Amino acid sequence: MTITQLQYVLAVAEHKNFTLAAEKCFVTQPTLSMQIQKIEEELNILIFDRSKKPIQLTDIGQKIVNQAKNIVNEADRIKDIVEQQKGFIGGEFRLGIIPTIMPTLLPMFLNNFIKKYPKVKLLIEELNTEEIIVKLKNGHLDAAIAATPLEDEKIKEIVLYFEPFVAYIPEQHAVFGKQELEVSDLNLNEILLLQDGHCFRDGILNLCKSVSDADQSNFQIQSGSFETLIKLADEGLGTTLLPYLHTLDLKESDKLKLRNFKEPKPAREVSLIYPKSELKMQIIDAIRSTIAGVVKGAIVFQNVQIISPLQKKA
Amino acid sequence: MTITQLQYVLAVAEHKNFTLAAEKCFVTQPTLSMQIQKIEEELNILIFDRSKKPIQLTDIGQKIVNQAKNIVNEADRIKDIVEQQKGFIGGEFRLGIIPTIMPTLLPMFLNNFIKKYPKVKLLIEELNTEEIIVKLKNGHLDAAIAATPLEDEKIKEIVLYFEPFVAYIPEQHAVFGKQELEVSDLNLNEILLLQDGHCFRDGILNLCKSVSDADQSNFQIQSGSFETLIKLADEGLGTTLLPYLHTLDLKESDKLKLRNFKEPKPAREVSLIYPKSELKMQIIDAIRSTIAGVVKGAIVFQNVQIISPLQKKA
DNA sequence: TCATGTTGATAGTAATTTGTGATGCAAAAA
DNA sequence: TTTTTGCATCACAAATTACTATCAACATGA
Repeated sequence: MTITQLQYVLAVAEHKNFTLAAEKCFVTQPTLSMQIQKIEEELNILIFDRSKKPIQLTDIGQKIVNQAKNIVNEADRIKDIVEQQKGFIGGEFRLGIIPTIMPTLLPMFLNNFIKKYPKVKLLIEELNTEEIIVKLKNGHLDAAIAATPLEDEKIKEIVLYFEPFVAYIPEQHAVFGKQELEVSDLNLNEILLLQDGHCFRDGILNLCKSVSDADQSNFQIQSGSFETLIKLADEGLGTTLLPYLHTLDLKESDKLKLRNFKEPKPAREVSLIYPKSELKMQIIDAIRSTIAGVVKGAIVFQNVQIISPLQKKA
Repeated sequence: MTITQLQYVLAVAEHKNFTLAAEKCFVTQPTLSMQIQKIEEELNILIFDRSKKPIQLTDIGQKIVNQAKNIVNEADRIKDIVEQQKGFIGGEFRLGIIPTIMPTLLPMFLNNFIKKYPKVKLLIEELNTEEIIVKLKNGHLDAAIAATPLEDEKIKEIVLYFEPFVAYIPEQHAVFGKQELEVSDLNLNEILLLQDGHCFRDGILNLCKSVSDADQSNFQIQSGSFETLIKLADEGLGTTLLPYLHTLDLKESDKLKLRNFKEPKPAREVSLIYPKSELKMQIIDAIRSTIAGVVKGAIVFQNVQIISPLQKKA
């Protein structure tokens, strides 16, 4: 016996009509017929007298319906209890975010979060990965969002999503005509990258190194924001790479210059990280679930190849 | 959210141990782990704090558990309501049974039925099919058990089970050596049959007629009970056919003389029949479900060929 | 500090359940 | 009578649930 079946019984009891009840339950009429037959069989009784028009409850059916109302109401109350409790999750919570994730992810989830958990005071800091690790360990942060894996003994990671890299190719560039790029189409020397210390840049460096051991000493430009990189690329100073979520905000005219990589696409793994002590675990989980809900639609899970921020040490 | 999931939550809350709780629920531990993760995800909260040893309820988990107890208890009460109501099903009920079904089916289900429905006074009559049809129509019977299909406008049929025929071959007989019989191995002239009017006999006649149009006028013996037929067969007077359920009660020494037919086995369809007016439908359904429960183990559904009592008119 | 035992999580797969669209069939309505 | 309404049934698809095998984290005692 399932709660769903009881809801179906209540719907038929209310509408005295299977077809109409099925609509109200957002299923088809055969589904309702079969589920109600199933519960009747399990209980070994007839709940409805189908020989009457319109359909009638049997004597025992009426008693079942009364009890079913109880059960369904009590079940619904579980959700109320949870909602009420969520309002009670509160206190300060310090969350670090790396710069290349901050501008795209934060606006997507912040609104949802503060609506669901009004008692939590989120203190958000933009920090690079090294700073985050230090602050997590000394307790100045409760959790953070960063590219992973980090493989740090003291820190736990929950993967939030995988974000592919998309190439931004100015119109005058040689590979602009290609619809899909290979990793080998990239030439390290002409890629515009963010300033050192941003883990995203570390990832890119590895991406290229793995293809050709090009001259690393000769970067033409380094900048602090993707917007600058895009403008520089448009000026003919090279190409650049953007994380997928960032490309969603581009102007339509700029979107034409985006090129996807063939699968497995290079991608970064973005995780929620926190000390193993697991303080404020309820809030951490609240953040995780809120982001999961928001990102689900934006990121399609694809065949990706993770660019690890770790490899910079190699 | 399902009732099962809530039961799993209660089990873990009680035992503070997934493995043990899984045993108590008669499922494996991964099943429990996953179902509890699922409900936690659906509610977007953590019910258990797995970082503690032994496992602890979270604050909200405790509230969920309290409410889950309500729901599960209320759900269990549905079964009580049904049981109580069954005790209230009462009154007289006249049930006709044809002679070839009476001795085997009745002892199997009568005990179960009177235990479940103590308020019903069953009045059982052994009658042949024609008598049953008349009495159903004139209201002297509420329902009956007979071989079907009858194809009578005024009478409804619910199939209870299909019962194969088994041949009883005395040791000295020619086909005794065969392990499985073809229908064509039967010789109408040497088969011992019940006296005319028993629908079972009608079925047998058709079974043979369909193979060879043997001389119908020359039956050597007709008797009122299978026991007599068996004894006569053992005396070398011929072979006979027994309905499957009847063969279960034979002595081991006699069981050695049974021979199954190859599939599709000849069989009869046994149904619960009642007037279309559907009076006392609750009791009719109670009988149906009781017999279904009892017969399930005894009759394996096989590839069968139905011998219809109708064909006697052909 | 190193095997070892517990205990919960995960992955991959099998079994079961639930749902669907097409169709049947009986009773009511036109 | 014909048409319409309304539930049941069938065959198949999708989703769910459970299982086996295995892993990882942690605790325990040598």
